[in-house]
Amino acid sequence: MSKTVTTDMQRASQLLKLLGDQTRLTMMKLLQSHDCCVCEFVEIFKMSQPAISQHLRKLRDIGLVKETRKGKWIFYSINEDHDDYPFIQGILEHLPGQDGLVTELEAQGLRICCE
Amino acid sequence: MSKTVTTDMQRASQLLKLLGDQTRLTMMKLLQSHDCCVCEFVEIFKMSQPAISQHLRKLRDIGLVKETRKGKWIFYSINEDHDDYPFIQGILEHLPGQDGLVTELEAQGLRICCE
DNA sequence: TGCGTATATAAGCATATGATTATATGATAG
DNA sequence: CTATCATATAATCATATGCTTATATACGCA
Repeated sequence: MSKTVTTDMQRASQLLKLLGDQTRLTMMKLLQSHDCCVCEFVEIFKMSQPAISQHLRKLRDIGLVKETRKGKWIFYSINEDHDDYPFIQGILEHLPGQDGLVTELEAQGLRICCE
Repeated sequence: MSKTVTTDMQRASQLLKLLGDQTRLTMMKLLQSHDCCVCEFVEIFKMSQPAISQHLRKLRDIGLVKETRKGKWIFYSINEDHDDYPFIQGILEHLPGQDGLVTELEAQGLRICCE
């Protein structure tokens, strides 16, 4: 068993473990079509702000998402430059679209929009 | 958010969590090319027999693998009839082959072969 | 400058996970 | 029929995970 193969498997299982949480998985799927800020996620997942922050941190620590400040908000987006992005994308493609979550947010007038 | 979408995401994250363990992920990749019995896994992963059994149980409980008795041994194989097999397969395709593990086992004369 | 809002971090806690050891089951070979 | 080998399950334990509450940071704006 070569060292790099071990490393690759370790890396892959680490990525899969990150995606093996419904909140984070849904976040990633959502981010494929819409950048979102923290407070939007709080609304969407009906979860406390620190809980959301902590999920985002895990995704960010491993480089799957990146953050961009826009005015008062910090928007998160998918880091398509990640070495394993094709792998991630392959997984996300199999999942049902989560755009309904954003639509719902807009209907409530809670979508953050800053240009 | 429709109920089925939620269910699908829940199911997907559950599968990914299962694969988000290096031992189980490697088992699945291995099983794609070789059926293996419990004692082989014990050798390959240098792990206790109960530990291996428990990993296999998780994979079996969710239907990803199935077991077949052959003589004294119980061989595990991938359940290609699983509803989510295409999803799983898509993931495994991105991973480096683990055949070296079986080759190594054969070199040690530990490969179980029963016809 | 200082206040309010958005986000991050820290600490604590309950539950989940993965390993170990000990023991049970179950099929096979004598 | 019994002893043995392969595997499964149970009990236990240490660590990991994900949430909560409390607090810190950092930017935007009056």
